[in-house]
Amino acid sequence: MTVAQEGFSSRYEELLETALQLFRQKGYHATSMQDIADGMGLRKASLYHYIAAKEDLLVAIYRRTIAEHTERISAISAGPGPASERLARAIKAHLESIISHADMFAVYLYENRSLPPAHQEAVRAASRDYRRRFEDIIREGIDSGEFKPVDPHVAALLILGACNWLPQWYSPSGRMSTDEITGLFTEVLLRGLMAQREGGAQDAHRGLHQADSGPGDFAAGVPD
Amino acid sequence: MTVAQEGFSSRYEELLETALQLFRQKGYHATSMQDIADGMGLRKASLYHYIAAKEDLLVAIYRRTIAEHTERISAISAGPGPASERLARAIKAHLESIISHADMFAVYLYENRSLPPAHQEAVRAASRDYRRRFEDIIREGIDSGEFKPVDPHVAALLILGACNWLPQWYSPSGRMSTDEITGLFTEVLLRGLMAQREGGAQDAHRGLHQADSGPGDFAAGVPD
Amino acid sequence: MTVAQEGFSSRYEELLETALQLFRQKGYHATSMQDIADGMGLRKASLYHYIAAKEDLLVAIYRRTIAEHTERISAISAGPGPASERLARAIKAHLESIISHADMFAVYLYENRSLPPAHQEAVRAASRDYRRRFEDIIREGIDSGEFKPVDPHVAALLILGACNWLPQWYSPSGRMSTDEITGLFTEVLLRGLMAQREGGAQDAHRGLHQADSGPGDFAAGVPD
Amino acid sequence: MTVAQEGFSSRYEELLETALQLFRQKGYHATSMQDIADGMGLRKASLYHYIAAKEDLLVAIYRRTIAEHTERISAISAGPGPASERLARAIKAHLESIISHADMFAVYLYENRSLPPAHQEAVRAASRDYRRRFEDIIREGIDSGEFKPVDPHVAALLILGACNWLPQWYSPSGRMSTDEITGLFTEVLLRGLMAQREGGAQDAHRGLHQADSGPGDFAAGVPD
DNA sequence: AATGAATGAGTTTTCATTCAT
DNA sequence: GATGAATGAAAACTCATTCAT
Repeated sequence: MTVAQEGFSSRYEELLETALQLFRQKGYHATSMQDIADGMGLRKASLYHYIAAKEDLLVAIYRRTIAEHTERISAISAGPGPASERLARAIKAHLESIISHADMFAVYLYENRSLPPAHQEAVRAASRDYRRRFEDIIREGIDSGEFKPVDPHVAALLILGACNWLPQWYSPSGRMSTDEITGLFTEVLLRGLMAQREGGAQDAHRGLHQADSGPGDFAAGVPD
Repeated sequence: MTVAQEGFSSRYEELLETALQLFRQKGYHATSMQDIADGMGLRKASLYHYIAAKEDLLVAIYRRTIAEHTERISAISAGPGPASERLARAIKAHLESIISHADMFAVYLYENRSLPPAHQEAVRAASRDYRRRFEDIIREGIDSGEFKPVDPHVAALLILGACNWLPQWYSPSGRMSTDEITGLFTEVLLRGLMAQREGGAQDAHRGLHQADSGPGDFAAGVPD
Repeated sequence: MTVAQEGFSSRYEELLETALQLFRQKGYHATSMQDIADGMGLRKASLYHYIAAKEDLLVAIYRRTIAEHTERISAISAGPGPASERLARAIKAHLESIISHADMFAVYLYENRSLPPAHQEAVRAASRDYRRRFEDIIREGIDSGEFKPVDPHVAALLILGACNWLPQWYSPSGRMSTDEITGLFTEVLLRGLMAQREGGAQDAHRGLHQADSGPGDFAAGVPD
Repeated sequence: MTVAQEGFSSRYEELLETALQLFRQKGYHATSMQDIADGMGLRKASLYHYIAAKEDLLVAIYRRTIAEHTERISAISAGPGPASERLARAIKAHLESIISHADMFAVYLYENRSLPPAHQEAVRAASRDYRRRFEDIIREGIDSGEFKPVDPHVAALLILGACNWLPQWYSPSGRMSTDEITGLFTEVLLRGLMAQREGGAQDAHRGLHQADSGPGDFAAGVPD
């Protein structure tokens, strides 16, 4: 029995974190167990005290990414308020997840192929569910007249694509703050969907900032 | 001397195409020379008649992707017309490139890390230039009052991210046509940037469809 | 595709022979691919030009052992003559197989556990069939009154056990000739089964030596 | 100092028993210390409280097998009675040892190569001595005219081989009882050696069954 | 007595690459 | 042009063993 199942052991956490960073930097296949061992100051063989196989590391990373983000978006999607507000919240939550767990998301988004086939489908399913929350909100916004009639599936993919590209360029030491980035994204994407009225996206965005203070309002999840 | 440099030999083209498809499907590191040889009905050793090393294949793919798409966007960016129209054209051109060369773009977008370091900087530079065309258009649109004042850098990344996500989900056998997808994208993204006026993004989009017929209007390039 | 399937390539034969000797000397698990490579004057990696995995070597050895010996005993069992003569012939054929392919049989008899599970059953089945030929002869000998009434199954196991122990002690440079050994074995084992009559086992043994000259009389197989 | 030398500690006995079963099932090399620890509900490291090295387990098994069986056969060989009776007793004793300590014998018979070289010679010597008891009886039987003149060495190997094959097929849940098996073996093997006279092997066998009840008659030893 | 952690040495296997034919 | 053979380097993984606690 490895320690992995219990999820404890700070050494195991350290292993996961080291693997995460290396997988993000170099990619899963380009990262050797030796690299990881070097990164921890251990010998290769010692890693197998904590895991049974290299792929366990990737699976654990996916499992955590899903576990930590799946519920949030569902809560927002099923929550109260007009669709435009909920979409703004969902985008903001999604971006905040990506920004605060940049390595995790980068690996999640770009290493699917490296997962053992048995897990790939589960991950695809989680991503599908996640995306459907966005589709649902968009569909409801169209029905309520808030949004222009667009294909909700493609619109959701447009939004998620824009957000999921962040790991490719975002740097915490960058010129813009997290809030500025999420502000710009929600504003542009919301306005892009809104049916032309007086206030437009600006209102949804403002509404968001108010709702923001309420606890439990945010639940981010797993992208696609 | 391999044939690679000369760029001739249909066998070499076949090799590149096979590698491209496999790199896209399985990733560069997960694709072995044996896989490629199998895909061509040749033996491993025979591949070295056409290339000197596996990485040459990846380099060639990047070189072509850049060569085939860099000029188009420059032409659009430097071309005539209001910024909103040019941006619509640029988005459409970019999406069409991605859709018509899906494998190429997927590899371009997701295998940068696998390139020999010497080439990585060149590719990043090409991507930067490409993105700057979008930034330039956006900046001009802001100056002309067509677009809301947003950070042009982040706005360009939002747009390119939305587009560059396509390889993750687009399928030629999908429900929507290329035109429907590019239509939705340009419409939503344009409207998202537009300053609130009478017609809004819709006009720019209509303008696009007229300009569409003119030849030479399009110059697509390399995304970031 | 390895060369293994085709069964040709003298290098492959050499590999199989080297593996056979080492497996016999040290056992399958105690023999490393390095040992085999050393034995051939090759490097480890080169072995994989001929096989896909170490276990392929063991499987090939089993396959050959079965192929080379299965039919002979069947022919003797189904052949003409009284049971006592056929049993003498079968014992002699079996011993000659063991002696002339000592390494092969030693591995066959003692490395079953090391086979991939998928093959173990097939080998057990072949051994079972082989043993049944002996049981059949014994049963017929009992029915004809040649042999004492003994359990044919256990009697066959007694005979095969006595023979299969040869790889543990037989040496071609030993004091006794092959004929002396096979003579002693057939004589003792036959007489042990024979119902008490005038001539006893001696006759069957004499008969054997006559039949011995006829071609095609011998078909040895796979022991249990 | 481990407990091993003292031979005490029920935990040590348990360890030896667990190792014995696993070595028999999977072979020495295919059994890991982890397997043994699992079998005992201990952790790997704990095993080293009882032994200093894995090979100690094998050595201990050999030591015990020899200790428990060596004297019996010597006693029978040097005991009173005609050679045919003593041989019958020796075969019966040997078979009973094998049947009642099946795991022990299977390991003893088939893992010699896995012993540290220093012990191999000692084991071979013990086996040689053991076999010589059989040879002695046979030689005496020939000299007394009870047995046909056969090579005593090969005849002993025939007998021991037949018996030593038992671990390959004997199952306590089998169709035949221990007595039926030992009966068949002694009967067939004895008769095989006997010079043709009135009663033949049957008598020796009957004699055996009477002697059987006397205690101390049996001294089994170590096979070859 | 037991064990978590660590490791050196070795295992099988993979793979890009070379080269004589 | 094509390829069979060979290989250096490195990959993931195994395993018996040690040792501080």
